[in-house]
Amino acid sequence: MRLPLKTEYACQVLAQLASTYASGEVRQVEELAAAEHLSPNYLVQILTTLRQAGLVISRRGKNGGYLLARHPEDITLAEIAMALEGGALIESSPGNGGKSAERVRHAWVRVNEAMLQSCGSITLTELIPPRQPQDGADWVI
Amino acid sequence: MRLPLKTEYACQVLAQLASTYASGEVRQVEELAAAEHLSPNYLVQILTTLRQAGLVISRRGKNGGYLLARHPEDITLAEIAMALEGGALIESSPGNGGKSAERVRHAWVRVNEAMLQSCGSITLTELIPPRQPQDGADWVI
DNA sequence: TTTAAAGTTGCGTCGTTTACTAAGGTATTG
DNA sequence: CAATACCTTAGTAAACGACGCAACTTTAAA
Repeated sequence: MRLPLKTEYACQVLAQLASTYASGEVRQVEELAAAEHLSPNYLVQILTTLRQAGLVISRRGKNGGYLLARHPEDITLAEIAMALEGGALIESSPGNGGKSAERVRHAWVRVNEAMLQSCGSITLTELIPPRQPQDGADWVI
Repeated sequence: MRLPLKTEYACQVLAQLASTYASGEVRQVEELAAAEHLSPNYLVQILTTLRQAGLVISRRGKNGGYLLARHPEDITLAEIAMALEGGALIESSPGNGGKSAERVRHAWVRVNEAMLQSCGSITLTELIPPRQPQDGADWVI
């Protein structure tokens, strides 16, 4: 089971937004894309999904951009993954009518619940990147 | 993240084998496939993988078939899933070099470990289908 | 009020993976 | 040696994922 790239990217960009949450300033797509090595056009689609899920807020027009909708401590991996993929984290198939199908299905539903719990205990604050040493500053002698 | 059908089928066929583990008798592909509504040719591929992983034992030739390699209590969902998909249950991508990529990756590795633990606590005995009321017997008056 | 920066939306496409079929090969038994 | 049942590999069609592009809307600033 590969973790979808989209979900991973979503975590990355949310980590970026979390790192500047305190300032209250918006971040623009171009800058976010550059920081996380993503295509701006693709990142927009991810941000749209996150906005519809209520995890980020957007401002349109000139000087627009994105910012986190809540405190980083209140956003978990579970919420992020559920926003990107609908329904469940681990989704088992409709079932093929086999004699053991129903039992197997139920077992994986339990696994999904366990996973929801563990993903629900990891928050965005744990993903905030270490502060860069004066990123764009030219203090060099 | 959809659970691969292959993994689900593997659980189903192993549940079948578990239900007759006590008898020590082998089960043939045709019968197993019929019980779980699968294509025999496809099921063989799954069983081959399970054999290579040491979860089932096969006997070739006439009166051949498959049987569980260990007691059902000693086979977990974690082993089954790991046998089908290599490496990890939740596999995150190589990383794209973004500023938060490494941290995000590490978080999902932790999720994978938690999931391994929960999958490791569900054994085949929980998947054994309820005993059929005299399946093929014609005791009717 | 004009203009340009920025988000919004939907479609298209290309490559990979998945699920499955088919056919020929190999081992075991009577 | 013939029948039976497992073994292996190649091939394929459909679905999915990961984007790219282009036209549209909103809004701040000049």
